[in-house]
Amino acid sequence: MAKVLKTKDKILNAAERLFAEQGFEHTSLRQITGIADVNLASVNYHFGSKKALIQAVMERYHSAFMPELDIRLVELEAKGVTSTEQVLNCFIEPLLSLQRINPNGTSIYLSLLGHAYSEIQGHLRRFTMQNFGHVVQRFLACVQQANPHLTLSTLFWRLHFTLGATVFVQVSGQALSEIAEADFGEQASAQDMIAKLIPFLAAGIAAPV
Amino acid sequence: MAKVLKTKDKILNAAERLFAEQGFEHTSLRQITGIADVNLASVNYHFGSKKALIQAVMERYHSAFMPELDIRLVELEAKGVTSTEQVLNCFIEPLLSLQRINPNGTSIYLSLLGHAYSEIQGHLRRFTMQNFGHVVQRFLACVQQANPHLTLSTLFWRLHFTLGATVFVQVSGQALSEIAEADFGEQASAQDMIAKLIPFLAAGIAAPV
DNA sequence: GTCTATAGTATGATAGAC
DNA sequence: GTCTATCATACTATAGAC
Repeated sequence: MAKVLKTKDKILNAAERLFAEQGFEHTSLRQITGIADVNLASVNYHFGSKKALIQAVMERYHSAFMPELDIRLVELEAKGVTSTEQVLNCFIEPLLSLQRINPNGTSIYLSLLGHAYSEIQGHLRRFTMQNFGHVVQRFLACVQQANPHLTLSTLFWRLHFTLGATVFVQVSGQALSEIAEADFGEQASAQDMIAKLIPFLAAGIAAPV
Repeated sequence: MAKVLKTKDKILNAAERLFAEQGFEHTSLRQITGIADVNLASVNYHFGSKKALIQAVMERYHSAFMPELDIRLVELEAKGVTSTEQVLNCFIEPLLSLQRINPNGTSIYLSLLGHAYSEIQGHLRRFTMQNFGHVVQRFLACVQQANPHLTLSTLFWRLHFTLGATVFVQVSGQALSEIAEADFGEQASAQDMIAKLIPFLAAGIAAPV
């Protein structure tokens, strides 16, 4: 039975795809409603404004991802953290579970995160930190437990390098995947990408200063 | 003696700053000419179009950076590459020398690179590869010499993680620097940032698969 | 809830006087 | 080379009929 989507969901689906591909500012309501096949005015009817739509899109992913991640970090904390890779592995399942929202959910979410940081979307950073700041803190604590030789400042920067490497590859992902496919005959699924990333990131985070 | 800048240079200086801070699409000609204190029409008179202005801004940095990097890579190739860190060190001086163009030259250039990748600026990627593809190739060859245990495909991805970590931190740099300063009382100059990056990146690139 | 029509604003680009 | 004035186009948002 083919599910008939409500207007609100059609808008969300179209918006998350376009936001991930093009960024927030660079995606117009006309594009979104065009692809969603709904009327232009319906975005404002259902969400109030473009800014509110952006937050609704992020919210749907955040609220699926963050609690899942938190559960795994709490478990890990309880049994004791011994390696950086252990911490990063906590991300795998929560990230892959986003494919239940959308077949490209994983890479959409990471792209959205990238755009949220690099565009002038201060409100998004604040929004994230207010709602899920405690998960970020727990993550930081775990990494520090795995790397007692590193100062908090060094960790802070390395975790942002980590975020950067991850989201950049997603944001510029289409172009990169095309090159990779042409040069190495490789398909790069979200799962493959994560598998490639983790050894790189774990080694980088734990590197001697 | 205070140098009086020509209109063309005033435009370039204002444009590179705004492009680095906000991205290309998100910066208007009115902003640029407002800050440069020149007439709106002068951009089109001197450069022809906004697209041509973008390329002129990139060109000024590319042509200062790429040949410098190439010289160092050629030297290194000649005496034989033994470590990843050696290769990355080749970037330091060329990057820092960009501060002769502009006191913030290093971080402006890296930000521009980030925006060039993540915005839909296909023409910029092509432009770069056409003019400086051989430098990129030489860099890849050096890294491979330092890491004979890695396949070309693995290297390809890790070098993009590297680029991502680097440009992301620059693009979202202002926000991060503010947080870092608040939390650790640290100033993060371009030179400091590079010093923090290199151990992270070298360990990540050379990590076991 | 959904539509049309349009207000109000910002953009890149250009014609033409000086 | 530099200016004013303006065109054509795109955008978000909203009022009001159905």
